[in-house]
Amino acid sequence: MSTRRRGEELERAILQAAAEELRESGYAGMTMDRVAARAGTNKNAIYRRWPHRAALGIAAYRHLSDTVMPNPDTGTLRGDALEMLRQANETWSSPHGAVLRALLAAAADDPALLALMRERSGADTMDRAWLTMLERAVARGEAPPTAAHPRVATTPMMLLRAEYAMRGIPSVPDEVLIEIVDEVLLPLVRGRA
Amino acid sequence: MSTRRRGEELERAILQAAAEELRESGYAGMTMDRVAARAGTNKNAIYRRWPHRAALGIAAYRHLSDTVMPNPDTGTLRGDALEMLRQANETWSSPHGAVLRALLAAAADDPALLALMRERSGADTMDRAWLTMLERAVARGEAPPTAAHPRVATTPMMLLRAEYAMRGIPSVPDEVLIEIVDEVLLPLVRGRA
DNA sequence: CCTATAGGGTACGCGACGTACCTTAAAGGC
DNA sequence: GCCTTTAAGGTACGTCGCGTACCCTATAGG
Repeated sequence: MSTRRRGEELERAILQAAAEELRESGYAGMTMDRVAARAGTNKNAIYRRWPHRAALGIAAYRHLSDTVMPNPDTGTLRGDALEMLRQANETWSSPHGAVLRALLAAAADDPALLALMRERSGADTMDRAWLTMLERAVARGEAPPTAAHPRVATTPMMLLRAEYAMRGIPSVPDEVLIEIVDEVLLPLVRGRA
Repeated sequence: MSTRRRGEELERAILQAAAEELRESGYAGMTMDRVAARAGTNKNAIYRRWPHRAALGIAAYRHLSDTVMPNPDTGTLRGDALEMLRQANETWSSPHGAVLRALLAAAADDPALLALMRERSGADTMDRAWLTMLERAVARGEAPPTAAHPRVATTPMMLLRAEYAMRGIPSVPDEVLIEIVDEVLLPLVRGRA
């Protein structure tokens, strides 16, 4: 019997357990004791690997979602942008999103953790997707060349995130998404001519 | 001696104490026991008035800052907007801002608290200030009439807030503010013609 | 085979929230 | 001017969860 797990194997078991706790109880409910119990080990093994709960939470998050990056190509900038926002809205309002938002809040005062989050949550990849989307629009002649600017690319998602922060709640109505596109993104692109 | 304080008076003493704790130790350091001790009372009196720490924190926050709303009038939209952003940046990066951000994080999962926050932090007033700023620009003929749109008015501040969330930390370089104005707000206003 | 390393078990210190219960002062009607 | 109701003071406690300390035991790898 026995076969005491070590190294890699144990580590995966812990992350797995943590991820399940995250899914079931959210970040607030993911206690170290419960993770240890669920992984069939003890807190020692955890603290030898991660310095505190937040670090474990973030590490475990990747086990939840392998964040598929959308890459819509509807033929118009408006269509693409709306699609991106809708996908993001869906993701963020899912249980996943709740976990992610809780983690973000927990990491808010630790730059190191924040950086980790950005990596794991695919924020950078997301930004690049928006940029290439804009470049396609430029190529189609739908937008002036100067429209493919990083600041422009990140604006819609930032507005969406700010919207979450405003409302308590994790689902933004579709009208808001449309408004972000029609009242901000498109005029903005147009105005950069 | 005695003169046991009651009602109003005691309430103010508690809020005062809580505000001082907030200023000195931040929200994380504002414990119920310490507030009670500092106010020269006990937790009973506190819990009879606020259901939990977060509520007290939010209530106390107003004692910290009577949030003076800036209302720059530099003669140009660009100047006004930059001034607004700079003021906001300064506020948010002050110790005040740290408290405010901590409170926001703590209230993130409770819509009722969030609503309270919005009130107390003057967010709505801020939005109105931006809108009237835009209206002045319209009146000067500096912007098309459709530029004075709520979504436009809230965009710069939302971008600033998102910037805080991104970076860990509480001071955004001036270049970013300039970029928000030059690369987003002004083109956006122009593009709405 | 034997030793260094890492996992298992367990207990504990500590801080902080929120609650329970009783005592005591103050307000306000009669 | 008493007396009841209400609210404050005092204090102790239950609970939870993080992080740490210790000591025992299996296993890897020389």
